[in-house]
Amino acid sequence: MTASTRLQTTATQEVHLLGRFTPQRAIVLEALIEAEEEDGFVSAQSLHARLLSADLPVGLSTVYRTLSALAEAGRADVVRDMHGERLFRYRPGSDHRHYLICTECGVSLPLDAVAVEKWAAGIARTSGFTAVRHTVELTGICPDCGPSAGGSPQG
Amino acid sequence: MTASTRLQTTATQEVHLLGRFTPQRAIVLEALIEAEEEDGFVSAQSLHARLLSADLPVGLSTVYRTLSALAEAGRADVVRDMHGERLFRYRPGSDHRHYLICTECGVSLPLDAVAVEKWAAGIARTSGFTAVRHTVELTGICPDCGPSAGGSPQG
DNA sequence: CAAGAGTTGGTAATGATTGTCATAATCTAT
DNA sequence: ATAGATTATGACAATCATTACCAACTCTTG
Ligand SMILES: [Mn+2]
Ligand SMILES: [Mn+2]
Ligand SMILES: [Zn+2]
Ligand SMILES: [Zn+2]
Repeated sequence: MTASTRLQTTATQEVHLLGRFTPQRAIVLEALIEAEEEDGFVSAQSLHARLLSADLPVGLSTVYRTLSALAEAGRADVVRDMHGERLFRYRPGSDHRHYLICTECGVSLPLDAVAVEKWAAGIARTSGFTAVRHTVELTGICPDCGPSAGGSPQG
Repeated sequence: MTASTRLQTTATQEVHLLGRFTPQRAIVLEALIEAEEEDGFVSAQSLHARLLSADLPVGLSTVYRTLSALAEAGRADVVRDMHGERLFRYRPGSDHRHYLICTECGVSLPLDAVAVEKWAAGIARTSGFTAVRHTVELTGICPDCGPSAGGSPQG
């Protein structure tokens, strides 16, 4: 079983969470899973462009719809980059995660955010608000992109 | 000394942090301070509209420039609403703050986020990343907008 | 096959934000 | 105060992600 086949299998299974199975949804989900392993977060626009250049012409509308549905179903994390553009990342598990993202290269590091979850839960309990949700994102410059790593890291 | 005069005094002093003093910058800063006391966060668009209807026709470009400069100078907090629009809030102090914002009416509640600050500082220290910054926003439905306070609670 | 519900994708519309640049205002040095 | 250098303003156009629209298409069911 090739890596490509394994991806397709995963995608085929999970697409049903969004309703009817369609080739387009499978393609988008596959691409999102691939992107997670390679680049971390991806935008709808860049994912669409990637599909076009891979001769998998899925409509931009469908890419947006599928990614939004995945996020809605809790199968993708969503963050906003410095320009307000929405970035998506496939999430295998069921709990949401928080990330430290390099503003230079986009590499993302999943964080242990137990402390934040507890803090947010406490706020939700004591504030009087209901349906409390939270957005927690860390950004910075990763070691590879940092000052002491300019141009050629180890040569 | 009227409340209006007090606002103008504050604005006049702080405008200098942005460079040259101009009437437009003072107007925008005043409006931002007023908005903080009334509505909490405001968008550049709504602030601009408010100025127009108050016969203080400051250009939209200038509103954007001034609010961005204030945020850059650390005199305003910035969050993104559900649609990605940027919302600004004047910040008297020098430390940034985090808020719990009602998605229905927009009322905002400043939070004690010491736990989050420590957590974020720990990540910054142990991750290898530099220039680490964080975004932490809580959203929910405030007591006034909640289920037991809706249009006709008991009916 | 026929009807109905769901899906796609091209295109147009939306709407916030930014770029441009001629004009106007502010600051500084005389 | 005045001239000149510097900076700011604002009308307008451009950008660009996202959404709305809708006719054509694909299943499923009977
Ligand atoms: Mn969380
Ligand atoms: Mn903080
Ligand atoms: Zn990096
Ligand atoms: Zn409310």
